[in-house]
Amino acid sequence: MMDYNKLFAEEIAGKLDGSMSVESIMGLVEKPKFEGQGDLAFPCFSLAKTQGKAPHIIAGELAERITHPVFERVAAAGPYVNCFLKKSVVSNETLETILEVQADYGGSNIGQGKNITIDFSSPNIAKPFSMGHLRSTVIGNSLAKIVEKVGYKAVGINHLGDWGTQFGKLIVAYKKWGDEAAVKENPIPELLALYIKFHQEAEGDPGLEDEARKWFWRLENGDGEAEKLWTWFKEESLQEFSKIYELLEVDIDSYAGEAFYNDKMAATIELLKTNDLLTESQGAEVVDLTDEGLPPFLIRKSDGATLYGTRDLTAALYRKEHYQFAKSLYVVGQEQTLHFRQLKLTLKKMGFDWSDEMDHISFGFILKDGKKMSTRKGKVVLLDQVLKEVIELAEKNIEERNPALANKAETAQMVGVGAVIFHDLKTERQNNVEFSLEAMLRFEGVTGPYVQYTHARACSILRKSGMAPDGLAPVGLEDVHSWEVIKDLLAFPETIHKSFEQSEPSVIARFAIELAQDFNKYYGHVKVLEDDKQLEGRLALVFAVTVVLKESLRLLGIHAPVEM
RNA sequence: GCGCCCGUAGCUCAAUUGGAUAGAGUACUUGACUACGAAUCAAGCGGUUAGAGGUUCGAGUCCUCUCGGGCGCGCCA
Repeated sequence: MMDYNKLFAEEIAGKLDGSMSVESIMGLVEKPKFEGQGDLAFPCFSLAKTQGKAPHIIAGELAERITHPVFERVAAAGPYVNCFLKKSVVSNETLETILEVQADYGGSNIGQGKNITIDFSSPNIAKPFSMGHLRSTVIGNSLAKIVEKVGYKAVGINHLGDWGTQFGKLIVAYKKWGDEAAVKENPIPELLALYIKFHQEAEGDPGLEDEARKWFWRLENGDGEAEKLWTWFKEESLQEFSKIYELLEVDIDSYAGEAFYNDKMAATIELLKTNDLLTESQGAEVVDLTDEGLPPFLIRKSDGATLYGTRDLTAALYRKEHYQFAKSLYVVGQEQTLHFRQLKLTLKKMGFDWSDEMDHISFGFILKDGKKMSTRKGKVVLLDQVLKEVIELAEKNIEERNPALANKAETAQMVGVGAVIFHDLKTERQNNVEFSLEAMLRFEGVTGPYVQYTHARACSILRKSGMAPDGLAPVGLEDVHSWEVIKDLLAFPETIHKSFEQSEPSVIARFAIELAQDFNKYYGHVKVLEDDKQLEGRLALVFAVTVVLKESLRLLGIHAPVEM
């Protein structure tokens, strides 16, 4: 398919006697902001300096000289050269391409099959799956699909929080106040209650913290009782988590969590030593980073026990060796920004330049009453409750609107889960979001169900038409409403590229909304199933919309039911 | 105290990364189902982009300061 941006840039470059490259012009070409200003625009400000003329004069001269069969007309508007594409030609080319490649539309092979590891989800054992973990999970899951769309192989790694002093705390709490039957009956809530109680009690009794450290030390040194409890807590937790992953349909390639690196950390510490990077500080062993203006990176506690930094360091080395990643993404909350800077710098100091390819994909907090939620204080919202509620609402809606639907339960799940995922992915990762159940239960406006509904409606038209989508041929649509849709479809490949470059699923979410909005406008203004000469062309457009909406949702990790 | 992030319509968010007249959704007020699915569409209302300076052809976007919010800062992850 033709790249119209490039074509426009080439035409401009041809009139500039090589004073600007096609690439640099392409970087300046933009989409006009307002209606009636055409489809592509080139601002002439940067030429004003080199040519010594006013931008609007340059624009006028350029506009006059550019002609091309695919351009309806080229006109200057102030300092801009605006280009109007020939709608019938462009709509034909766009639709032909989508009809031909279908779900592959928008893909590329810039990854050339190389690996990208994605560290995501990573819930903590013995703690509930919170809304915060949901963010990491859905962002990571979507990034995995986006990365594959551009030709990489995604390796999803669930870096389980299954090690650390918290287990010392949990063991102490369990031994003091725990009840085996109660934990078996209701594992996560019971363990959470113990964890919270520990922190409450520890406020008045600092000795508890020492006890917890001691128990973690024992765990690290192979104490039988400690290991037995740890294994038990872990198994119970994983069972709970797997239910959520199943519901969200999240694919994870590796569950190598923190504990996985227990027997590999000694080598890391040796490596640090041979590089002469370890220094002693207040009884602990650290990597000094003061020359970089950062606080020291803690490798070993004064009691000899390791820290999560030690494990992350080891994990990075393991992943590089094991997966030969081209990039390594960490979908982790922004409160760990410092930690990842330290981690990367330490690797760099060790001589591993590939640390440049490690990216901390940070994201904002889910706030409750303007504050970060804290497991320790019991301030968490549990994901499974939210999912349950939103699926029930979807079911209710279906019952009211489409009672004859065949697979109501499945569809309700797709819609409910879709609403939750979309709500999370529609805004930029970095934004903090105030938790709002009400917002997640909304199915109108900028929501997942809105996109799904649009898709279902389009599918319904295709069904009623009785025509096979494969045999459709475009007819050169050029009305204003279809044109808006065509331009959206045309923008899909660059949208995917942008979301990949920025590791930003919200770019695709907003694209899906815009396409859905423009299609709904089209739907409201144009009767598709009118038996005239353009029927087949309109159906081709409708079909292309279903393809691209479905693919957009897929990249976000959301299903597109044909009926709902 | 030091460092990082943020402040746009009543609310939730955009703004082609420095470009034309700051746009959507929601809420509110109207209109459209004997209509290809009303989870929709159409129209109206809503703004000194927290505030003050500065940089230049041009600033919501960049630099400085002030105010307000969030998060980090060695034995938690």
